[in-house]
Amino acid sequence: MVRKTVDGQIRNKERTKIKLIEAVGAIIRTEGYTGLGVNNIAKYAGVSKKLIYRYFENVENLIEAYVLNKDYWTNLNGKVNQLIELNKDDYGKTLASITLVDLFDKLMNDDETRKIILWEISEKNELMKEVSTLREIMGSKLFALTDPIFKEKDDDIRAIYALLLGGVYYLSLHSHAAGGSFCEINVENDEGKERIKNTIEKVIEWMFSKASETS
Amino acid sequence: MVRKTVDGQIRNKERTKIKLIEAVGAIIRTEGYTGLGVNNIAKYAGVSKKLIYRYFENVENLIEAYVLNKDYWTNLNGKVNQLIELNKDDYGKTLASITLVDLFDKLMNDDETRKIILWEISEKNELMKEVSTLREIMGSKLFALTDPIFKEKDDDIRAIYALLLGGVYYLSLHSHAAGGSFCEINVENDEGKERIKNTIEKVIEWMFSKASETS
DNA sequence: TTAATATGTCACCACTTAGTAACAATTTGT
DNA sequence: ACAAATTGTTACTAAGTGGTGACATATTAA
Repeated sequence: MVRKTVDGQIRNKERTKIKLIEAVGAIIRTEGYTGLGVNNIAKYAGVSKKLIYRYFENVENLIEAYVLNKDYWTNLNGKVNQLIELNKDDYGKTLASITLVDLFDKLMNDDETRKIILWEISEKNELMKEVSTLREIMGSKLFALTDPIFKEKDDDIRAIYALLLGGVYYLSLHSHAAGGSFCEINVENDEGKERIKNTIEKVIEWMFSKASETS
Repeated sequence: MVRKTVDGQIRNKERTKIKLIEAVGAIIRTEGYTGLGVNNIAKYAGVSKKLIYRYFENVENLIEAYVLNKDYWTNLNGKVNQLIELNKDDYGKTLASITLVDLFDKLMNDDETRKIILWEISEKNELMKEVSTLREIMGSKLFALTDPIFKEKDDDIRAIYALLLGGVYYLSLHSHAAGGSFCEINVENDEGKERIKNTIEKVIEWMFSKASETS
């Protein structure tokens, strides 16, 4: 027989798992992904590290549980159908702009998200490969929205988006590490931020207006 | 009296220092900057780690010696005036394209350069701040070339360039870490690479053609 | 040739790391 | 109430970290 999982006041499996997962977040926020060791996580959670192995097998799985819960794109997953419905009219033009600009804002302000991005590009990492793949699935749903208008054009909306998205990632990382200006723009102040956002919108706008031209 | 620094066959201060500095390069190439510990560097150099402290005081100084010795970005500095002269005709349009596309190729193939970029955005690092500043000086000379044509336009060539350059950095980093596709483009194969390069050229082309329109 | 000094190695320190075995205590089902 | 299973802690490996003092020896200057 399968016994009910322990749910007492003193011993409680689920509560402990949550403690561990939230410890991961706390560490990423304060120390960055380099602080994600078994000992440190257990210390933050106030619990024995043995339990990490018992409940998650290894640290990787624990972190995966955390990251999947936190990721910007995978979180959009729940809203994606709604978003698609709302953005059918302009073939996803507004959506493309908004997601990039929003993500830029989020990354500039949210240490946690930024450090996950950094972690993702830092090392050959099977976990991050999975996260990355999940994001792609999300993304393909959104690109399906834009395809009708770009169908027979040689303008490559995916390539444009990849470059802009990568640019957004990089700019936020750069500004929080080396800092200072980048291409003579300082995204640490509002004026710099606005220039980037306006340019993102302008490029997207241009792409779509070109694509909708009668050929 | 100051004695001549030892220059024998068995003991040789300068030779050892070079060994250590080159060990840093070898490690960055093979393991990335995370492998830059005292023990590891000494092992690569085939020398006692004690000497790192004796000759460089600490690991930071040793790494600084390496990066400055490599002179990545200041090396470009020598060619800058020549490049400007050659690209006056089209206000730097070709140059803007070429530098981005070339850099993309370089980053996709050169582990060392890519890992230094990664290091630069990974941590608050005074040394990397310096390198970053040097690059900005370089860049401003190139933007001087484009300014006449963009002068009274509200298109922001610096913001476009920042996004594209950041995009190039990010795409190369992503493909060597998580890998797989990004925005449904896989830059690990030639088809993906070409799509990115073509799009870079197209965006630059568009920017300049818009800027040169009579208003 | 000899003494002084620079160079290099080795063994060790205290600390941190990932991971495990043995054990104690709580919760569950009977 | 009591046994069985689950949850949690402690203490312990074995290996790796940055850093240092003691010592051996190659090189230099005399």
